[in-house]
Amino acid sequence: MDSITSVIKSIVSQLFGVNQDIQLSRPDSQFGDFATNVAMQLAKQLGKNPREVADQLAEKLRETGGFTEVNVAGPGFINVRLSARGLSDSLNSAWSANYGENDDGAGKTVVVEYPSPNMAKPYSIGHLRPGNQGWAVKRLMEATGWKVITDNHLGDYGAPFGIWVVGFIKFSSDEKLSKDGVYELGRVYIETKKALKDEAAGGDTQLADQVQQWLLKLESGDEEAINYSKRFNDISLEHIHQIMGRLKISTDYELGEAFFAPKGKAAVQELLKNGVAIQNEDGSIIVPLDDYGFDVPLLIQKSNGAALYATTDLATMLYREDNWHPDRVIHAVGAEQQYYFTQLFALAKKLGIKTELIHLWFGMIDQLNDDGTREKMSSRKGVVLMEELLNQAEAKAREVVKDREVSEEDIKKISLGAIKFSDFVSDRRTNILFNWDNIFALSGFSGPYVQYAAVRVKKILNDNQTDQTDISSYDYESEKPLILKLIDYPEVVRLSARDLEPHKIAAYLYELAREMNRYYESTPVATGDVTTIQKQARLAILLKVSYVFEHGLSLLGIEVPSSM
RNA sequence: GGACCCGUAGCUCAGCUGGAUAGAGCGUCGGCUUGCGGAGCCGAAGGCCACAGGUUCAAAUCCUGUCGGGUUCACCA
Repeated sequence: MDSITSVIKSIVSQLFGVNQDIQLSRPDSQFGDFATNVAMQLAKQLGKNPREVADQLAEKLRETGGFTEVNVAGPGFINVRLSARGLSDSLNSAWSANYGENDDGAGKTVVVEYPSPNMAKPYSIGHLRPGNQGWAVKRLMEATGWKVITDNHLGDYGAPFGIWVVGFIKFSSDEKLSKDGVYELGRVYIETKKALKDEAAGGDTQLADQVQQWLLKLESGDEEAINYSKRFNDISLEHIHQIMGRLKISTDYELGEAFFAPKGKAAVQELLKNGVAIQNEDGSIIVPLDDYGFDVPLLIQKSNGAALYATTDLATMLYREDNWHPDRVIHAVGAEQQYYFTQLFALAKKLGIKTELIHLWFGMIDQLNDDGTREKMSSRKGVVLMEELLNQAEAKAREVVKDREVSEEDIKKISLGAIKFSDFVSDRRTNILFNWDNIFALSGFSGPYVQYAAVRVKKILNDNQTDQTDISSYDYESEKPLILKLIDYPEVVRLSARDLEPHKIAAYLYELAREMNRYYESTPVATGDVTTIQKQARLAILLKVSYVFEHGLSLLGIEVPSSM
């Protein structure tokens, strides 16, 4: 592609004496293999008709050779075609053991934070997107040469602990806890929150006071409080690890809010000393942000002296700066916290932090109401739990493959492929509508569709040996659409990483799978009366297709099953 | 009221650093038996791209406004 643009560029300069950057696009196949709109861009400054400019350029392009066809169409597009064999040659010369990857981020460090679940409740579908998209972004950063550090910013601090203890004593028992584990903790949490709300409505504070007492006890090192904390946290953390294991995601660090709370309080004192922060009469501490366009200051310590999000996040930023020296920090956190993050990033600027801070936000997961309107899924309305989602997906995959011999491991890969891919169908900012059919889609624009194409290719490659046959005379006409797609891959990875938009990878893989399935239906590779040259040349292309399937899916955290 | 996001086919969504006839999936209707696995392939129907202006040779895409929807706005995490 670079050679095409440079040819056009030199002709433009030769013909019109203009130095113009050339943009190549991939038009509909009826027009050509590559297209440029340079004639239309030039027409104005040259004072000429775009078609006329295009015709002149096209004539020169035909003379230079190398193209099997050059035509001018529409308002002044120049379309070119290349021979399939020529395309195959350029694919071969671009090919490498890590085809698709680049070193755009060489020498730079990025911290990616995900999925950061709240420990108080069982892992719910609310953390599906931060986990999926965070993981994909980590993979994209790796594929573009960044040094990546991942951190699970656990929600393990604050009121939930007090609520747990009060609720456990009031509503639960050792028996129930050992039986239902984290689900009992979640139930206790929700029930106690409700009790607190009812109490507050009645003007009472008895329960709320107890919650605060337990929090103070924990902070002062009370043995009973510490035992409760350890017991509850162990149960919750084990659950989180189990779910993340099933999702096949992990992080390098798990530095939660509890780790940062004391550091945060110390940092707040520093900000008070150097005048960045102000203490109100009630004891609360704020950082005014009106110089950054916010009418609301950022509260960094409560009036009772307790830490809150901003306190721990302040410490988190400072800790990462001191220990990891990142060039970029990516927080994979839902859209609800957009306003907060703009405040937090303003605080960072105020502190002189130069690191590029990114809030990788996601649209909500909606549910359909009975009246047909959409509403954000909430624990109030009954949230879907991750464990249930995974179990259901596996049950569905198992049902589909029941007449075939498919391993339990492959069933897991298929169900996970379905769940994860469904999150990459739309842009990460789009609100997605949850329904059981979409999330388990096994056909159409879905993970299993791509996996199926990949499995077909792998099967052919496993059943047939490549050898040293001279395939230089093969024309690659049947493979041309596949080759063009393969040539696109590195650019897709680059753009997807640049914009932190993994869904572009998913769209690409779907298109590749569609081309592959068409090819599969139309062109025999190793069956019927194919010649040795045909067979070997085709196997060579399939080897590349197979690599891109594996590689691209791995960027999305999806694996290719061995059979399905 | 402020900030941010969204409005594209019956439904769910792509496309938005401006370019050709606006694309997919699901659903609907109609085809594909002698081939490497039919979770597949081929085809049809289905659109004032919310509305109104503006910029431009060219607008779903950029700008302004209107209408409709969502999220959020200091002692919750």
